[in-house]
Amino acid sequence: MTDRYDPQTIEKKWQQTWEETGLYKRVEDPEKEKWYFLTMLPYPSGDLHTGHWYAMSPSDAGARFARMRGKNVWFPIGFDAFGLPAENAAIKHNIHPHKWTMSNIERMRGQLKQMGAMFDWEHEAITCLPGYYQWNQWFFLKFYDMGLAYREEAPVDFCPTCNTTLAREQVWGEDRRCERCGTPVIIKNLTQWKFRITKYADELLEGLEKIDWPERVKTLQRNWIGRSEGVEFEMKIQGREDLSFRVFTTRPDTVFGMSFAVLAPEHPLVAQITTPEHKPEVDAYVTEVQRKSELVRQQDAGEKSGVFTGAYAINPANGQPVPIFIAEYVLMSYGTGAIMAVPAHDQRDFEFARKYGLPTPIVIVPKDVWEAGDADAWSDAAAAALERAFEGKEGTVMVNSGPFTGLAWPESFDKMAAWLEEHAAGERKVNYRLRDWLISRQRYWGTPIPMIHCPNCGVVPVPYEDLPVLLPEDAEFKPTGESPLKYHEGFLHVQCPVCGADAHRETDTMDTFMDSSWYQYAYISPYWKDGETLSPDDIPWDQAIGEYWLPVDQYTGGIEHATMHLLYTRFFTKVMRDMGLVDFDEPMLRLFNQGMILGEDGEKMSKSRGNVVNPDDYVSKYGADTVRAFLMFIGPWDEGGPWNPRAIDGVHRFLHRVWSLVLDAPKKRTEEKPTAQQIRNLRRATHQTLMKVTSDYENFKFNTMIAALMAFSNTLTTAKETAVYGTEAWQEAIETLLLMMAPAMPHISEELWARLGKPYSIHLQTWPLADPELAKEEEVEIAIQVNGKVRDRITVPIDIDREALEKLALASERAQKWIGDKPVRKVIVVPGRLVNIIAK
RNA sequence: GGGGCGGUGGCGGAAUUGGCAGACGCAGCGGACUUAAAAUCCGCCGGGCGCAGGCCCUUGUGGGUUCGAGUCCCACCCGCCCUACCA
Repeated sequence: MTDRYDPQTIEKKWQQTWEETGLYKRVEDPEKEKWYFLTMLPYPSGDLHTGHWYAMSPSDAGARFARMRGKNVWFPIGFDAFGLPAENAAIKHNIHPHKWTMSNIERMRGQLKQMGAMFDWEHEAITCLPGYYQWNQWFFLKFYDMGLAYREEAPVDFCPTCNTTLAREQVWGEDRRCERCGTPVIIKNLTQWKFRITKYADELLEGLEKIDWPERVKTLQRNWIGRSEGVEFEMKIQGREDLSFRVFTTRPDTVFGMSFAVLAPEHPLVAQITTPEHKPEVDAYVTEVQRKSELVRQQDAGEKSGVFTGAYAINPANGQPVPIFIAEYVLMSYGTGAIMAVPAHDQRDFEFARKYGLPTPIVIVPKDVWEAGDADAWSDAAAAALERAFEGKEGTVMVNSGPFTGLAWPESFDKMAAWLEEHAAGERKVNYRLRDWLISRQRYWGTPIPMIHCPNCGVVPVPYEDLPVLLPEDAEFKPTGESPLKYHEGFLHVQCPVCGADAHRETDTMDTFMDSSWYQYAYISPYWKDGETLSPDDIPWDQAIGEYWLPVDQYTGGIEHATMHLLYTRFFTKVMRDMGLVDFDEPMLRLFNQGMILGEDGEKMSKSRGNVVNPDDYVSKYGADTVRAFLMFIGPWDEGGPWNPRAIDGVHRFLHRVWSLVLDAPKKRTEEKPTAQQIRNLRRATHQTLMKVTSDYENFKFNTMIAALMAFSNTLTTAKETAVYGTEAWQEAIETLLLMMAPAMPHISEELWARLGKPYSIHLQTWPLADPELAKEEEVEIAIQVNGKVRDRITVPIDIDREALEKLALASERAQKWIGDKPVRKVIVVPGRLVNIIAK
């Protein structure tokens, strides 16, 4: 009897050895295929939680597998260290955000090391250090120089709890809550810094075709970008030759169905066109809408409201005047802030028309209705009887549309668009739902925006050579949550770099998504040029090393960043390409989204539910290998699933069994010699498992990979008590088992490898090659069906021909019993699977 | 309202993509070892009928295609996620 499996001892020992021997040291080896494997960097909240383990330990297995397959793998790590929790801790516990963050990192680094991952700690990056964030500022200035950073006053989302503005991507849910704290956001009119991400909207859309990302993420991004093609054209105001407004529509084919027009309440024309008798009503409505948006914005989406301005616009298609309304449902921020309303073919317009008694003329019908020639279907009576808008496009035909009547989609769109271009100052236009990225935050714990406000020169950028603009350490945190930068005299006062006048610094800091937008580049040379003078011609990392490793080959992380981080980093890379820093278009070639690990109750882990699982408890009880393997075994990695405190015992038992399988002598000694058949069977099991496990690792199907290893070790446990024990085939089986376990369970496999007297380290071994010939079965069991029901099973040689198989099947006594005297009409033979005899 | 994902034993989940449903594990039951328990090992383990050979039913529900459907098509029910006056 050897000693028992004791994970605590061996895990610690090997982690130390790996570190001492530099096993995961990054090397730029031009002979090997490089593989930049990246997992999303953690926020240093204080403790590594189960979600981190669930995201990172399978990633590590994937990275280790790639390495054993001969790739030169780099698997870096860092900390997303700016952000609000640090500042909240400062206010609450009177501890400086820097101190709080760094001690959390210290703690989490230790926990991460317990995971036994192949992280390259030599290139760790912490985003809150000046050596890191000076480059955020450098990028900001470059963006400013390129016209991609600008300042604008506009209504923006503001979280009253976090006391800061938010990007649109950070406002979540139908009730529009803050992504961080869940407080409903309010709208404020503020002057804020933005990045012109919309300039890249088309490219962000097209680039999705080129990358191997989950369809789900691509769809989310496509919808978020929200490209829509349409026509913008001019509407003249009746009796006011000097005034007009423009509308955007995706349905120019419905223009004859316009029965009114709507301006957003904030539309600049409202004041000018409103007639005196309607002014009180219009003013009241405008103030009401404004006030409403300053309060908590409720979802009063359903009920349409609006008021008549007293003015009329001319429908350019037919010269008819239509009343102009203002209504909340038309947004100033999309399109032109004005629409043509076609109630018969747009549900929102329809609801408005019914409420205010406006006509709903039908101008589009399905093709078959048109071909039936039943004009009653688009009569006034039919229009009056409509219950909802008909919004179909494909297979529709224009009716009641003057000379255009009878045109079918998509010709109807094209002809009307061309006509509007010619007669109504129209132009084909593409609109996007995507808005520019609001980057200003009214917080302390972030990268200072490197701008200066001068009474003479206006807004002036900090010169590159003056970077970084350091966050002052002696900040005073107010319980009101206001940024200490606003009151920090030393930080605030500065001389204008242009005219030398007394000026003051921008006190807003950057959105922390700025940090993670380029961290995969920062890892190459963390804190590059820290303490040196920067210039616009710099490259933010060691270019030679970057050329070797970039771009990221495999990225893993949660799907919650689909329209935030994952969109921003793609945008950043495209800008960096335009800056000449990189020569590719997409930052991450492959992406895998793991699912979410849930509490025992199947719900999201949360303190309030009390279902939080602390991984440290399990690591100290079972060891990291068990926790890793259990998380992989739980189910498909992209689906996540509930933690099961008892199922982990099963995985732990498996590791104990492997331990004893490899090290303990068989229970009974046999003197017999193994038969050739026994050897073949053993080798078959080995190579079959190897094929299965290899393809499972390749596809991140860790759950079935572990299952296959368990099945294999069960087979070996049985085989051990036979004469094959100790043979070459047995050695091959055991070694292959350990090699297959190595990426997922790195410690126990290393320990057993060493105890077998094999050279250090198992993680430097190449992945064994499966021999499909050895894996091949000699015999298969074939199901014999009569009329689709299994009635017998026979075992036949694998390479039996169809005729022979058919003959054997028909000869089956049990099958014959079911066939009886019914004539056999057909026999379907599926080699290696079944024979189906149809007798009726 | 729109979009996406999913529904398989008591539970987590398998199923070469149209070919023997339930791999692997958990829980449960029975047995061995033990004074006893834990640990470990062996056996059984979707439901129903039968002494048994065996038979029938079963992948949310209903229909369809097919020799054959968990898998494909249509309709519906349920759950989760995202999104929402985007013209």
